[in-house]
Amino acid sequence: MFMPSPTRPDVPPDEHARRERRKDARPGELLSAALDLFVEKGFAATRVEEVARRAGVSKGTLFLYFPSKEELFKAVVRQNISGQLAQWDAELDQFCGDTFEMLHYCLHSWWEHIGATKASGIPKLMMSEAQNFPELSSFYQLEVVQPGMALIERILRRGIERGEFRPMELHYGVLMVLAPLLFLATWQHSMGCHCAVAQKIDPAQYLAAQYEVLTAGFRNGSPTVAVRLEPSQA
Amino acid sequence: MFMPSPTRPDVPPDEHARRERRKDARPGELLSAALDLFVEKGFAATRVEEVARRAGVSKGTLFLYFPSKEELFKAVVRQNISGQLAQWDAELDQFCGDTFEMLHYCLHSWWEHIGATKASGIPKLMMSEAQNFPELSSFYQLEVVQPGMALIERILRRGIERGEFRPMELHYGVLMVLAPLLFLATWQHSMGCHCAVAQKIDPAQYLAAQYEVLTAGFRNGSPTVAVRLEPSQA
Amino acid sequence: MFMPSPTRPDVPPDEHARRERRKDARPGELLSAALDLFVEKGFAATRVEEVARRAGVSKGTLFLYFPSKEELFKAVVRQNISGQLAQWDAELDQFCGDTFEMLHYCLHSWWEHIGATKASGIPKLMMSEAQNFPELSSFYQLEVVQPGMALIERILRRGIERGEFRPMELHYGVLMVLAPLLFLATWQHSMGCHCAVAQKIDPAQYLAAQYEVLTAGFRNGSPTVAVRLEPSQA
Amino acid sequence: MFMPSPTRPDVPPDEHARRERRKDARPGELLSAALDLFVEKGFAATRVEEVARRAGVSKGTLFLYFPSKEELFKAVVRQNISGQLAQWDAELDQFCGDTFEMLHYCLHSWWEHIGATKASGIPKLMMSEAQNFPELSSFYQLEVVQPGMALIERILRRGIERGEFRPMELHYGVLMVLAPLLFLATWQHSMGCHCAVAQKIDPAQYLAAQYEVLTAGFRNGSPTVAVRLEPSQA
DNA sequence: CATGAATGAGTGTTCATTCAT
DNA sequence: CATGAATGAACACTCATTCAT
Repeated sequence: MFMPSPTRPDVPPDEHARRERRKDARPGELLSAALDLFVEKGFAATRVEEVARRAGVSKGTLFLYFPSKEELFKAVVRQNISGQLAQWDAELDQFCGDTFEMLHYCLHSWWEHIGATKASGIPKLMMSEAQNFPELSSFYQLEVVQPGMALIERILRRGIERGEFRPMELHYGVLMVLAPLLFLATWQHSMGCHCAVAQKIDPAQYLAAQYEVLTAGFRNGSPTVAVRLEPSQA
Repeated sequence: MFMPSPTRPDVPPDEHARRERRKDARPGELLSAALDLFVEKGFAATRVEEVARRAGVSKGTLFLYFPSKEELFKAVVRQNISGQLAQWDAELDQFCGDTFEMLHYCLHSWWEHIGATKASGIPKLMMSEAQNFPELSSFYQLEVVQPGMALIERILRRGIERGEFRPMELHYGVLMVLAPLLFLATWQHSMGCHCAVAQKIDPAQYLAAQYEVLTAGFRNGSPTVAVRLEPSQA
Repeated sequence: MFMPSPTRPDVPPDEHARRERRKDARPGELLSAALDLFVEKGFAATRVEEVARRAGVSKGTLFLYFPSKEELFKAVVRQNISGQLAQWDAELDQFCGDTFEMLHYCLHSWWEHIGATKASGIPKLMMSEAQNFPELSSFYQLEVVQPGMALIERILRRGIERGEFRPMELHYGVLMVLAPLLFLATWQHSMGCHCAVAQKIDPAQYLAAQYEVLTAGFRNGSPTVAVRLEPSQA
Repeated sequence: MFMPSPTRPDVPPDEHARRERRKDARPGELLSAALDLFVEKGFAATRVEEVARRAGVSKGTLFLYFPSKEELFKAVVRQNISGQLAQWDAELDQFCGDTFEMLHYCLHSWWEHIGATKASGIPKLMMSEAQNFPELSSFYQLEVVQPGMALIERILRRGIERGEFRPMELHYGVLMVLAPLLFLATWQHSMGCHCAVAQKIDPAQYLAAQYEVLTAGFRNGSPTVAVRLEPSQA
C-alpha cells in the first residue's frame, strides 16, 4: 500500500524499514484491537485505554493516530467494510447451476466468510450505533447494504427469469434472504453467549431451515397467498 | 376501574381528579419517558436525570419509584412486552380458525402492538447492550425471549398436530418466524430513519412477504429439502 | 415528670389522657430508637428514616419533634446522661467496709449498671462525636465526667486518709480507674462484635485483672517508682 | 537509595530534583493529607476530593494512586502504624535490660511515635467507624490489633519467664497495658481539646501513673487477689 | 514519536429536610 | 397532628482527552 521511498541515505536501511512498518503497523494493531472490543462491548462501553493496551501501545499514542474515540470508531467500521462483495459478484458471473443451488451457495458462503468470522461483528456494530453515527450509517448503506441487496436481487431475478422462482416483489424477496442472516449475526454477538441452552442457535441447522423455507416460498408453482396485512399504523 | 366518588363537595372536583391521577401517573410518566430515552439512546447512554426531567420530576423522585436504573429498565420491559405476551397467550387459547390464520394473526398483532410502537425499540436495545448488562440479558431471556418462543412454538405444534404444517425441527421453525420480525424492529430503529429510499421497508409488504414464504415453507406436502449446510466452523 | 394540668374541662378526660401520653410517648420512643441506632452505627451512618420507622412513626413526624438530626442527637445524649451518679454518691456515704472493698464494689456496680447496659453506648457516642458537637461535649464533661471523676477521687482520698492506699497524685489515680472502664465500654461497642476470638474480652476477667493491678498499685507500702516519662512533645 | 546522577548538564539541577521528588512525593502528600482529614473528621465524613485538594492534586489523581477510599485508608494505617510495630519488634529482639525497663521503654516509645503524633487519631477513628466498615475493621484487627497485642504479650511472657513478673492470664495482662494507652489516644482526640482544666491530661504524668500501677501489679511477689467479679450479665 | 501523569466533567445513588394534604 | 411524596445537594468513582517531558 505504501511504497517505501527508495532514496533516504541518511537512515540505515533496516531502521528505515522498521519505521515504515511501525507507521502502518501501529494503526493496524489499534484498529484490530478496537474492532474486537467495539464488537464485544459496544462503542460506549469500550475503554480507549483497553484498546491501546491490547494493541501494545499507550493511551497517549492512540490519540496520536486518531483524534478522538469517535474517529477511531469510524475508522474501524470503514476499514472493515466491503471487500467480500466484489468477490461474490465475480463468482455469480460464472455460476452455471440452477438458481436454487446458487442461493444455497450464497447462504453457505456468507456464513463461511462473514457469519463465522470477526466480520460478523460489523453489522451488529452498525445496528447498535447507527443512530449515534448517522454519517457512518449512510456510508455503510452506500458501501455495503446497497451492493449486498443488489447482489441478492440479481440472484432472485435470475431465478425468476429462468422460471425457477415465482414472480415476486424483488425488494421484499431480498429482505427475506437478508433478514435471517443479519439476525443470526446480531444474535450471536449479543445474546448468543450467555443465553440458555434452549435458545442456543446452531448456525448449520438455522441456515438449513432458512434454505428450506425460502426454497418452498420462492419456488415457482407454489401457491401464492393473496392475503395482505393492513397495519393500523404504517 | 376508577369509581369517581360522587359526593365529596369539600374538594374541587378537578383538584380531586388531579390527585387521583398523580398518584398513579408518576410511575407511568417515568416509564414512558424511560422507554423513549432507552430506545433513543440505549440503556447505558440514557441518564436517569434526563428520564426524570422528561417525566417532570426530580432525580430523587425517580428513585422513589424504582430502586435502580436496571429495575427501571426491567419495569419498562415488563410493561411493554411481558404484558402483551400474556395477552396473546390468552387469545390463542380461544382461537378456532386454522393455524395459517393463526400465524397470520400473530404477525399482524405483533406489528400492531409491538412493531409499530415504541416498544419495538426494546429488542434492538437488548441486542446492543446485552453483553454489558448480563443481569438485564438474563432477565430479558427469561421474561421475553423464552415465553415469546414458547408462544410461537405452540402455534407450530398446533399446525403440525392438525396436519396443516409439515413436521419440522420446532426450535428452528420458531426462529424462522421470529428472526424477520426482530430484524425489522432492529432495522427500523437503526438504519431505518436515515436510509436511502431504495432500502426503505414498508412493514405491511415486508410482513406479507414473510407470511407468504412461511406459508409455503410450513405447509404440509411442500417438498422438503434434504440439503444441509456444512459451515467450516460452527 | 410532666404534671398533667388538672383543669381543662373542654376535653373529655380519656381523650385528654391519650394526648398527654402521646405527647410524651412519641419523643420517648424516638429517643430510645435513636439511642440504639446512634450507638450501633454512629451519628452520620444513622438514617433518620430508620429511627422513625423503629419508633413506629413517619419520617415527617420525627421532624415535628426534633428540628434536625443534630438536635435529635443532642436530645438523645442529654436524656441518657447522669442519674446513676447520684445513687452511687449516696451509697458511698453509707459504706463502712475497707476502701479496697469499696473500689471493688465500684467496678462491680459500674459494670452492672452501665457497662452491661445500653447506657454504655453513651461514652462511645461521646468519644466518637465530641469533635463535631463541642457544645454537647462540654455538657457531657460538666454533667458526667466531672462528677464521675469526683466520685472516684472521693474513694481514693478515703483510702489514703485511712492509710490503706499510698499517697498519690489523685487526678491520675482517678484516671487509672476510669480509663480501663471506658476503654472496655468503647471496645465492646466498636470492635467487640466482629473481632477474632483471640481478642474477645470477657468483662468479668477483664475487671478482675484491673482490680488486681489497681489493688497492688494503690496499696500502701508498695514500692513507688520514681521514673518519669519525658515525652518529646507534650 | 537515591543515586543522584552526577552528570546530566542539560537539565537544571533544581528542576531535576523537583522531578525526582514529585514522582515519590505524590503518594506521600496524599497519605499525609488523608491522615489529617481522617483523624479530624472520621473516615466517612472525609471527602476524597478534599484529601486531593489538600495534597494539591485533583480528585482523579488520587484514584491514580489508590484504587478506592478504603485502600487509601489502609495505606494510611500501614504507613503510620504497621511500620512502627515492625520497628518495635526488632528493637525488642536486642533489648537486654530487665523487663520493667522494657515495659517502661515501650510506654515511652509508644507515646513518642504514636501518642504524640497524628497517628494517635487512628485508634479513635477505628473505634468510631469499625461498625460501619467491617472490612476496615478486619484489616485493622489483622494488621494492628493482633500484632500489637502479640508484641505486649511477648514482653509479659519474658517478664514471667525471668521471674520478674508474677504469673498471670496473659490476654488480660496485655489489655491492662493497652487499655490506658488507647484510652489516652481516644480522649486526646475527642474530649481532649475542649475539656475543662480540671480534666486535662498531661501525658507524661498519665503514663508515669500507669507505669507505677502496672509495675506494682505485675511484680512477682506482690499479693495476688483472688476476688472475682461476677457481673449480672456477661 | 511515545509516554503516562494529570485532569475534571459527568454518572448512579443516597438522604436530610420540606410541605401540601 | 401526622403523613409520605418530593426535592436537590452531595458523594465515590470513571474515563476521554491533554500535554510536559
